[in-house]
Amino acid sequence: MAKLTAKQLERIARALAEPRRVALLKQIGARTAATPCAALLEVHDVTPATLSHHLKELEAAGLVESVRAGKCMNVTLKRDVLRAYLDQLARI
Amino acid sequence: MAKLTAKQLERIARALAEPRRVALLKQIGARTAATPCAALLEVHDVTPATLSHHLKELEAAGLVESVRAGKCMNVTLKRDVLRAYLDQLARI
DNA sequence: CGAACAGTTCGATAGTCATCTAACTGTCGA
DNA sequence: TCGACAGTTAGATGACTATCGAACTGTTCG
Repeated sequence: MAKLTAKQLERIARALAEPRRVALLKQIGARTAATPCAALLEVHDVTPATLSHHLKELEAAGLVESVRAGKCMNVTLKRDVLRAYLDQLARI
Repeated sequence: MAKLTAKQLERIARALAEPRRVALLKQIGARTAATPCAALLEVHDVTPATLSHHLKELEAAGLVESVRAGKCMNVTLKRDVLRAYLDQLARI
């Protein structure tokens, strides 16, 4: 199971501090299948540049995983990491 | 039970994004009795001004409650709010 | 190859915020 | 009342970051 370092915990916390990223996570987690970037762009009113930035941030935190399929980028939620983070906070 | 608005959720997330505040929360939550400000100052290497700022932030988020007793300020963790926040995230 | 498309990277801008020092308020004991 | 102590407020500074437009990379298809 995911064991998180202090640095990772901090990174996750900062990632979740941005409402837009939480909204992205929600959409990504809403289905078990990977979510294509384009679907995220349709829902959220940001430029591709900004979306890319947020996804990079989420990925750096370990909260999502991105896989390229041809031109299309597909994103999946890493629930175990999110769970591990919540477990840490619950221990407070 | 605590039902959190979107604004509150955002506020809590931002409060938890700062490692120092999480450390403060941990110390405050470590005992059931209220924690005096002075005890926090001893542990964390910040000026009183900075500590005051962080506590205000935590209080605005609803994560702690402060009660003045004479010269001394005592802080307690509001576990139900933290729990409600974690429940929200777990629902992702 | 060349054009169209999906996403990324760069550089700039603006807003937020952690931190400090210094000055302030309020409380208690002498 | 006066001074010491606990914490707060104000203002400044520096760091970080969300956002954008523009230029770029890589992929597919004609």
